[in-house]
Amino acid sequence: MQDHFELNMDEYLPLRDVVFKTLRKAILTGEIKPGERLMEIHLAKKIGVSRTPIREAIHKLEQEGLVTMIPRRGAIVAEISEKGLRDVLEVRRALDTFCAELACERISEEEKEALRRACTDFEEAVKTGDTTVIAKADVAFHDIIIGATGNERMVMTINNLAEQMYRYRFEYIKDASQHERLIKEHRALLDAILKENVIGAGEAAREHIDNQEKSILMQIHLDEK
Amino acid sequence: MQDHFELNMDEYLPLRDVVFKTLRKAILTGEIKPGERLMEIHLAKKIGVSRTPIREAIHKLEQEGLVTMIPRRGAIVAEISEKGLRDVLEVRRALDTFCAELACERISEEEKEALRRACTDFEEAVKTGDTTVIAKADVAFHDIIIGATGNERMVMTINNLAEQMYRYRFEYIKDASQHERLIKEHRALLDAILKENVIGAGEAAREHIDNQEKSILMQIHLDEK
DNA sequence: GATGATAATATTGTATACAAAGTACAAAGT
DNA sequence: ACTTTGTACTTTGTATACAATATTATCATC
Repeated sequence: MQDHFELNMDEYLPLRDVVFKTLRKAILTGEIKPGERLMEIHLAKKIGVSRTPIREAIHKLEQEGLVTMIPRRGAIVAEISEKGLRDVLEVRRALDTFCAELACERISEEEKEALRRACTDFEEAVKTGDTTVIAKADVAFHDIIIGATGNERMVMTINNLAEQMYRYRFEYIKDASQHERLIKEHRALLDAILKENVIGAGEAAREHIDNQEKSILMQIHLDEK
Repeated sequence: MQDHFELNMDEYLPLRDVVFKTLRKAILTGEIKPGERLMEIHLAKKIGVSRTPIREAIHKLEQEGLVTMIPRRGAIVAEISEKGLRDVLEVRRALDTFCAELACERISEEEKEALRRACTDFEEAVKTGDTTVIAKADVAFHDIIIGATGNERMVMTINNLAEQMYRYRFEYIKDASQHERLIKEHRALLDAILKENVIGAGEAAREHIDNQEKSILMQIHLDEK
């Protein structure tokens, strides 16, 4: 009757999920570039599994919008146009604003505490200068707000939208000139939510996304030049 | 140089998509009930294809949230809880409101005309009393508004959410006592958008969803009794 | 009769084989 | 030189075979 085994259960992960994660990461980090074809046999050999898990992973990527499929031609990594990006951000603006407002009404004391901590964690993360750490801290902060709505569908929906932006997010978080602004905006959002100031929280969230949009679009235009 | 061939191209549809549509319909109409298992070999025999397209279709259903998968156990038709339904409607409330507001600012003259027509079409549809016709007309009306935002991601996101509700939607549109109210609300929404009255359109959309929620939840509670 | 071990069965996960369609390239005709 | 057609090759779509695991049934033991 020992229970100190930590019962790892050695979490079994289907190969399709392993492949999915592998490919997703490769796309998000730009290792595989937009427009590039994903060929099953090729990938199967490279990763060392059969075509079946590859196919299933590619289909998942399609549903996530990271690749587009052409019948009998296979999959290519999705180009995300500026219009596409604006569209994603427009939907997120509506949802993030709403989340901030809802969070004011529904957030628990524990979540308030967690949010406070996440906010300072983010500030610490910025100090490290490590992009990955900063990005994670940022996601953590926002996840608490979204989670505080208690709406799981909202979490799923926003995650799906976020997926579409990760490729750019990373670039934009790398830009150190944005960091102070990010900290300020997070604090404003934190304050409003702690005070349960619905209007203020909504506005802070909207502004946060607006600035993000400006920043990302600027990045894209720089890349293009 | 004839171009009157109509070149049907006999649109090829992969079996996985055929199976997907078949299963989806079966789930949405209640032919397969929540909690029921979807077993690959059984379905393959029943539909008359191999397991491969069945698997792929089931994975698509999972992504759409219509089934939930348990590793090494397969898929079961997703139970949608009352909480889950409320969550979906809460997200839709935020998005539909936003869409109505955006539509005011972006709708073209052609779309205005289409919307007017869709509104009267809906009224005609109600007169027929045919649930399927009514449901289609209702979808058409709302699709124009969502489409008028010019935001494709918005269309995708809302479609995804709508998917989750179709099972209940049908029940609630069957309820004839709601029809007059629906017509009134559609007219209010139409008027506000035609006048490009942003506030009014948002309110009308919100109220429309609110009433829908009340009605559907009532239905569910009736079913449970 | 209840319980636990073990075998039988059912079902998913993965790999491979085959079919069909699409693509590219070369040879033949103009 | 250019177009057209045919053929070889690539790649996806589908079917099936095999492996691993979970479920169920059976039987022995207490």
